Formats: sequence, structure tokens, C-alpha cells
Amino acid sequence: MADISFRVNSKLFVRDPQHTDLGQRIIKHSIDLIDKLGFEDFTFRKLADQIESAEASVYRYFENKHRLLHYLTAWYWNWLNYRIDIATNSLSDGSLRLKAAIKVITDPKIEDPRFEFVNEVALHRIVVAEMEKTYLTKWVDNDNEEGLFWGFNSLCHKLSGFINIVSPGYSFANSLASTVLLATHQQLFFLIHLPGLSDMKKKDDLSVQHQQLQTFIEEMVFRTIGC
Amino acid sequence: MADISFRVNSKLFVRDPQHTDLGQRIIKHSIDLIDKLGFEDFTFRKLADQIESAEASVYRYFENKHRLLHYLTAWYWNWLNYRIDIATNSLSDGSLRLKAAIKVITDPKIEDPRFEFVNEVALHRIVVAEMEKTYLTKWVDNDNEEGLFWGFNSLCHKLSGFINIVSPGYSFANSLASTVLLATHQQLFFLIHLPGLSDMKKKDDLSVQHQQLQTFIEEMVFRTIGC
Amino acid sequence: MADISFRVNSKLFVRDPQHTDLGQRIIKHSIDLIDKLGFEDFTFRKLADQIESAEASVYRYFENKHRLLHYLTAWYWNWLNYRIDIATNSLSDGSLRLKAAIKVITDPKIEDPRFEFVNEVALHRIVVAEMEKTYLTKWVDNDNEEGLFWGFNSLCHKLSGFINIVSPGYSFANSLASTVLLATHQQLFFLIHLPGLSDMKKKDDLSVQHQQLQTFIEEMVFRTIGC
Amino acid sequence: MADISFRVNSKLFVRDPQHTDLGQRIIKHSIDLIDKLGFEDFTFRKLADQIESAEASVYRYFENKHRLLHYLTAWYWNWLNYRIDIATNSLSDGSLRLKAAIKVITDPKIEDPRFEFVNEVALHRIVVAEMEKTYLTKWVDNDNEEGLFWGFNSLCHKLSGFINIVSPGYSFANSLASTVLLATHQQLFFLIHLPGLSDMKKKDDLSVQHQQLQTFIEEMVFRTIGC
DNA sequence: GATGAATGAGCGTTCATTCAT
DNA sequence: AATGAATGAACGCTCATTCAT
Repeated sequence: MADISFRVNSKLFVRDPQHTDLGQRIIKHSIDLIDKLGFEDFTFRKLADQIESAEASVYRYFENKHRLLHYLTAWYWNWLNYRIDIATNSLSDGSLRLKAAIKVITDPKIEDPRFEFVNEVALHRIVVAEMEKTYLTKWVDNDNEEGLFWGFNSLCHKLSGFINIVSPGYSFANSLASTVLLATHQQLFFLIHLPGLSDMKKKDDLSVQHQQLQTFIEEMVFRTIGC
Repeated sequence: MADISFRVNSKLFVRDPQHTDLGQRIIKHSIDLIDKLGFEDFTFRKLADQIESAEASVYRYFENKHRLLHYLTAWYWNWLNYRIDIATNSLSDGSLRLKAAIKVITDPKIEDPRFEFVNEVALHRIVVAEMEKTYLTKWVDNDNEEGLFWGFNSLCHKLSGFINIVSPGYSFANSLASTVLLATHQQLFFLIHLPGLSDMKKKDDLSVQHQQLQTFIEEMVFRTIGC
Repeated sequence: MADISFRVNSKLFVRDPQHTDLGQRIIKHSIDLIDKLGFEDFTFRKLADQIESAEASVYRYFENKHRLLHYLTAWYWNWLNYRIDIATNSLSDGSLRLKAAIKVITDPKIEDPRFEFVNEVALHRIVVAEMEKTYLTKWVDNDNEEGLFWGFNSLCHKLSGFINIVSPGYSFANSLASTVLLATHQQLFFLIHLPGLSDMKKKDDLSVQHQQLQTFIEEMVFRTIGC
Repeated sequence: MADISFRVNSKLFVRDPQHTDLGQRIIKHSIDLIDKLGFEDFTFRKLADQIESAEASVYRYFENKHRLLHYLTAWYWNWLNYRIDIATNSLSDGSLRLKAAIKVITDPKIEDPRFEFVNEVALHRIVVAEMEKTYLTKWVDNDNEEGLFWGFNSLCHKLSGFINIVSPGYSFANSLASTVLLATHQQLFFLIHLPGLSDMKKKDDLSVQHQQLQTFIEEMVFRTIGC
């Protein structure tokens, strides 16, 4: 198996967690804990207890829990980006590429064996439930200057690039792309917690829900850009 | 001037703030303070200092600061709802009504003299910056059961109702409506803080930005539902 | 017994501790604890444990432990000031007044029954051991602007006033006064901990030591100003 | 240029910093950092960052930051001692020697080219601002037993020796000497931070201030011992 | 000898909340 | 109804220090 890892913006961490045992345990257990407790109730104290290490040790890797959330979501966007690359690089037709990208984004997430210490299913739940908290803060402008949103930006631009290949004259490719990325995740949240705000049905099984989500998003994109 | 006030879900407060002087000062100053400090740094202590009252007094009106945010956003959604009613009730054509509703949603917000102790401009900024925090919590299911999201739900259904009149066969009217409501506010956030995720231009003046936003949203809706 | 209390600068505390039971216990036990542990090892946590109250409650009275030390030392200087007033107000001769003031400053300290919740003997030890820490900080300029040193200043100026009455032409009355106040306390510290820096003898009993101290200070003052 | 260095008490350090490159950088940068941040905010972490070395490396030279402060102040007292030797060894008259010693103590400090990695001007500021912290600790008795105050003691005794030559019958030579050494530095602190406690004028230029300081100290000493 | 990694301990502070008046 | 006082709980963070290499 190829030993791949994403190069995430080095501002996201103090010491790169991918390269040490403790770092990898921090990643692994923080995903589990945030998934279990929610980001508000997640603390470095609890994480340190979980991995049987010291709070101060966690601070050697991440400045604070916000940066850790940034790191995890950035990792997730990078992962989607990478999977879109794989899914699209053999396709030459613009429409098919866009369609394939949307499929990657809306498909149910399953564990990716290429990344041992990341539970992608749990991470996906975290992104659905907490992602907005990376930017709805008073530090957003500073964080953006430091490039912490590079992962999301990059994914967004990939998508808007695909859009503009299919429909060169469309003026709102970035807005549409960011709306699509957010809406995809938000609808999954609504489906579970605020079902009145979506049309997918809670009682359906996972694959049906995602099928509907895909249809909704695909229609929205292709019709909006005029195909 | 008509003395109107919205009937908000009584679960949102302990004691109705609209009916007492202290209650009204709580509303007024909490809008100012949250706008100024952000929701995270806003506390009942600071609010009490501001209105020269006691922390415990604020607790007489709102169970906690989350419920207060709920109250403010619910008020905002009610206000939009009410303004859509006014803007659409003379229109008989479905398309025109949908268009008018979108216009209300995307238009720049100005002070509404009908509501003395609410600064709608600041409240709009709060909704843009903090609204997601009403539901991205561990209490979301319980809050939903208590009907705290009634305001947003209701607005969403009004919009999806308009959509289904124009396009009865469209299957995702709720999802589209919620996406539109969120996207409208999120794009305004991106415009200011993460400009790479939108196509509106920071340097343009407010009315141009909102014009572009309106075009983006309107196109997305009408094309998606097939008109 | 007259119910007297010193009006200390209100910037020294958040809520005046003299007026509540908890406040008085804070004063009483902080004196005991600082005397016992030293200022560095003294914390609000330990104080709260001691008085069987909560850390947060102490913060209602004092912003931090530094301000508390300020308060205690200010109280001490006010107390000396007040005792000098009593000791001198019946004297008309300048030399005698100055001599009496020096006697108050250099005399051994005994419990003053007028102030129930202050252990003056322990407080005197604290002043000897910790007083310099009120001004050897990065906040000294700000603290001085806020008037936190008013107590010491005031005592110093009383003394320099006495000096200038005896010797109107002497140019360094303030410097001599502050030197005398500090030296008196420092020599007591040296006597115990760094005996090589003083000429009083550790083995002598307390009253002999203080007698020598008084002679040293009195000679220094009267000869320096030329009498 | 003569390659001189002071023999400081070996208890002050773990490994002598004068003999290695890293050791010299520790001295140099700790003076800069303590001068800049104050002793409280100075940490071995920050020092290690500054010299681009590791915290653990600093611990190879100094047991802790207190010992480092001891080392620096001891160096300073040794330096004064040495300069007094130079200034007095050609003088045979007791009064002139005492006067010369006082001049060395009260003169403005300028860089001494004989000691490359010590910035004497900054070190003087540190002594003025932090010196008392070497003995106002719970370890003072133990530190004294270990001889950590040898430098100050020694300087003090040199001065009291001079005093007793001029005035053999004076009983408080040590007390007067220690008072003089402390007062000289304290008055400089007061001049800047608590001007009400001194008679030197902030607005005057440095040499005038030091001239006044010298007059104050000289008068105090010579009149006290009766000349 | 020098360093990178890790950690135990605890500090200062704040918050949301309750209780008695 | 409104408020002043008090508090339990925990958070974020840093420091001094040690250990293994």
C-alpha cells in the first residue's frame, strides 16, 4: 500500500502529528472524542486522559482545540479533493467529470484503508456537525490570512473549475461551488436533526438518502449552469 | 404607528421580554453586545453590566445565552416572514411571488421603524455570523422537539410552498428552500471574510453586492425548478 | 472601642472586604497564609480552601493576589501613619516628633486590638518579607497611576515633612524618608536571614534588636539632616 | 586586552557558562531577555528559543532561572567590587577611598569592554529592578548557606571596612553599607517609576540625576559616621 | 554535551447558575 | 420582580523539569 499523507498547511499545527506515534494517537482519538462528545464538550484534558498522555503534550502538537478542528476538516477536504482527482482523472468529458465530482462529495463515506489512523466515517460526521465552527469565529480573518482554509478553498476552486469548463459563461461558479459543498453536508445534518428542512426521508436507508441527496445536488448544479 | 409584535414560541423565554422595560433593554443590548463581541465572548455578566442590572435578572427572562440567541434569530425569521407576506400578498402570479420573496431575503437590511427596540441591521449581522450556532449543538433534537426552530421552519415552508406553486412536480422544495436561506446568509459572510468562496466582490458597494447575490439566488432557484 | 477602619484606595479591591463577613475572613486568612507560605506559594485556591469558600468568591473581592498584597501593605502603611499621628499629635517640638515617628516605625509590632480581623504581627512579617513585590513588577507604572501606592507615599511624605521641619534646608527629605522606611524593614529581614549585612545580633532578644535598629535609624536621620 | 573573568561561587551554576560558546550565549541573551521581559515573564523556554537551542541545554548550565538571576547579580556585585578596587588602590586616604567607592556605586553604568558577552547597562537595569528577588524567597536561608550571596556580602564588607577606617567607633558599618548599596539602586527605581519617593528629578538628564544621587548618598554616609 | 520529546502539576480565571433577600 | 452575593466546576494554558537518545 502506498504510504501517502496529505501536506497540510504547517500553520495548522505546532508539530506535525503525522510523523510521531503520539501525534497519530492524537488524531485518531480526537476524531473519536469529538464525534462522541461534540466539539464544545471536547477538551484537551479529556483527550489527554483518553490517550493516556498529558495535556501539555497535546499542546506540543496543536495550539488549541480550534486549530485541531481546523486540521481535521482540512484533512477531510484534502481527502475529498484527492478522491475527486482519482475519480475524474480518467474522464475527458466535462459533464462527466463534474458529475463524478458531485458523486464523490455526496456518496456515503466509508473507511479508507489508505489512512490507518483516520476514521473517515466519524470524521465525516464531525465535518457535518462542526465544520462551520472553523470559520464562524472572531479569528476568521486572521485564520484566512494564515491560509488555514486552503483545503476548503482549493476543493471549492476545483469544483468551480469543473463548472466553468461545462459552462464557461456562468458568473457564479465559486458561489455555486461553496453552496454545493455546504448544502451537501447541511442537508445530511437536517435529515437527521431537523427533517422539516429537507426532503430526504429519515426512515430511508443510508444509500437511498444519499441517492436523493445526489439527485438534488446534481439537478441544482446542472440546471443552474444551464445544461 | 401600529403596535405590532411577533408571537414567538414561549419556550424560547422564561418571561416574555417584549412586555417589560427590562426585557426590552435585554433585547436591545444583547443585539448590540453580540454584534460587537461575537456570541462566544458574549456573557450574561457583560450584558448585565451593560444594562446596569444583575446577572440573575437576565436569567428571569432567558434560561441561558443559547436560548437568547434562539430568540433573536427566531425574531429575525419571523420578521422576514412578515415582510415576505407584505411583499407578496398583493401578487397573484406564483413566479412573481417567489421572486418577491427572494428579493426580501436577499435585499440589504435597513432599520425597521415598526420595532423600536430591535436594531435590524445589527441583528442581520448576528444572523449571518451566528445563526448556525442555534442548531449545531448537542441540544438540537431536544430544541427541535420544543419547537424552537419553528420560525425558521415556517419561513422555509413558506418558500417551499411558493416553489411548489411555480413547479408542482419538483421533489426537493424544502431542501432547496433551506439551501437558499442558508446560502444567502453564508455568501454574505464569505463575501466579507472568505472572499475566495464567493463571486461577489468585496470592493463593490453594498447594493451592487446584494444585486449580485439576488441574481445568483434567483437564477439558482428558477433554473433548478425548471423555469 | 471606636469602630475605625481605614479608607483604602477603592482601586485596590473589587468589593470592599471590610464590610462583609466573607471579606473579613479573606483578610484574616490571607495574612495567615501569606505569612506561612510566602507570597509565591500563596494562591487563591489555597486561600479558598482555608476559609472553606470558593476561589471564585475571592475573585469577587480582589482582582488577583497581587492586588490583595497591595491591599495588605497599604493597610499596614495606613496603620503606621495612623499610629504616628497618635504618637506625635501632642508633641510640638519638631525633633521630638521626628524621633517619635521613627520610634513607631522601628518599634516591635504588637497586636492592635482596634482591628479585630488583622493580625498585625503576622502582617508586619509579610511587609518585611514581601513588600518590595508590590512595586517590583511590570505593572508598577500603571499601578502608580491608579494610586495603589498612595499609602506608602503618604507615609513617606509625612516623614519627609517632619524632616523638613527640623531641617528646612535639607534637599533630600523624600529620598531619606523612603530610604529610612525601606531600610528599617530590610534590616529586620537581614537580621534573620542574611546577618552578615547588618550589625544587629540574631541572638539578642527582640527588644534589644529593635533598640539597636532604632539607634541606627535615628542616628542616620538626625546626623544626615545635621542635628 | 586582558582576558579576565570573575570566579563566581560554583554553586551558582551547574556548568560554568564562561567557558563555552553556549554558556556565553546563555549569559548574553538572558541579560537581554530579562531586561526586556522582566524576571517573572522570563522563562528558559523563551531563552532557549532566543538562542536557538533547547530548554534542556540551558538546564545543563543553570539549575533554574533563580540561580541564573543569582549568577547575574553576583557577577554585577563582583564587577562593582573589582571596579572599586581599581578606583581605590592608588588612594591612601580613608575618606578619599570611601568617596571613590561611593562614586563607583552611584555613577551611571557604561559598557565595560573588558567583558564581551555582558551588557553592563542592561545588567544594571536588571539589578535595579530585580535584585531583591534573589533574597526575598523561601530559599534564602539555604541559598545563604550555600554562599550564593557571597558577592553582595563581600562588596558590603569592603564598604563597611572603608567606613570603619574613616570612623573606627561607628557601630553600624554593615547596616549602613547594605543600606547604601540598596538605597542607591532603589532610588534609581523610584526616580523612574515612583518619583514621589525620591527627590531626584525625572526630567533631569542622567548625569545630573546620578550627581544628585551621589550627593545624597555621600552626605548620608559621611554625616552619619560623623565627618 | 546537547537536544527533542514528553509530562506532572497547578495556576489564574471565567462561566453559568443558584440562593436568600 | 429584581437583585446582590456566593459558588461549583472546569477550562485553557504554561512552567519547570526529566528522560531517552
